[in-house]
Amino acid sequence: MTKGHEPEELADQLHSAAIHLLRQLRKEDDGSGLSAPRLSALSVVVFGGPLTLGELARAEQVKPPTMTRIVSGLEKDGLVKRKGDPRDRRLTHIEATLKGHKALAAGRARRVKKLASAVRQLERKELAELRRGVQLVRDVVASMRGKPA
Amino acid sequence: MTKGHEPEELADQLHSAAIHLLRQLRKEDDGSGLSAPRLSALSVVVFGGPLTLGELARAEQVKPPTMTRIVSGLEKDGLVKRKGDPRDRRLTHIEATLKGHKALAAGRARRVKKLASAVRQLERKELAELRRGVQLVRDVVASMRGKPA
DNA sequence: ATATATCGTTAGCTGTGCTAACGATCTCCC
DNA sequence: GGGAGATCGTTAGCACAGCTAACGATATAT
Repeated sequence: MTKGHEPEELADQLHSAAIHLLRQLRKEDDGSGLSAPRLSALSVVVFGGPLTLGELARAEQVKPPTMTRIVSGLEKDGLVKRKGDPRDRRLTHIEATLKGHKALAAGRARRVKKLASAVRQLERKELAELRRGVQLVRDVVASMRGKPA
Repeated sequence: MTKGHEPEELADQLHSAAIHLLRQLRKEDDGSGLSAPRLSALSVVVFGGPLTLGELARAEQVKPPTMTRIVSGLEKDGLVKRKGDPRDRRLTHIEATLKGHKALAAGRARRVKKLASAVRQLERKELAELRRGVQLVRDVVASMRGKPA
């Protein structure tokens, strides 16, 4: 509260905005079986090509056991496939199925639809400002990733 | 991802940024017992004065059973107190304890610390741009809240 | 050949979210 | 007054996401 322009205050507002944004978006998931983490992981697999479970876990900033279950869920729904590596049989490569590609498009559309429709209300200038803001958030998140703890 | 400047694309990036931001921040919660939802709810109680469980659930965009458990967790830690209403004994008023006020300050600080330190790296101009972006995100989220579904 | 490291999984915990069903209470209306 | 129905919070039970610890299988290095 206070004056509203210190970095802490800004950080706090960003934090709060992120929480409420995702809570709102979660409601679009009804019955689709594509929660935010699954959607996010599937997106990485679709666009990032086949990659191992460990790589996927790191990309998603999650521990391997968590990713195991996310992948299992996606596989149960036929959206990704596990493939063994003949050269190093400890590895499991994850790749998206055709159904996965389609589901990603649909799931994204569903989840992002409401958000996009709200975004579309903005003026041209606001859109540019928001775009810049999102980029800065991405930078900020990236700059946190490297830090010790 | 095509040209990267359509509203859908922006919405998608915002979505993704929010997910990764919160995942990163969650790591600051270790052992504190103050997860994002608890912190958020406590914040509403502290700044919004005493309010009923239902009001709190609505404020946090969550169903009553969910809020019951969030409040129970906070109460177990002595951060809030349930108080019956003598005039309508179905109601439960939730109010923050002194410990709750202190914990909010500390928990916020902990959770926001890393974020704020990253934010503080930004140039003056970037800071202003981010502030504007966050405000737009808040507007966007607010504009989604009213919508039917 | 043996020791060590790496990878993914399993098991088990906590926490968040939901719906359905309930008991208690209040309100409305006869 | 007294019963019908609405409202509030809780309980029970489900699915999912996150973690650590411990393991088995495999690869690598000595």
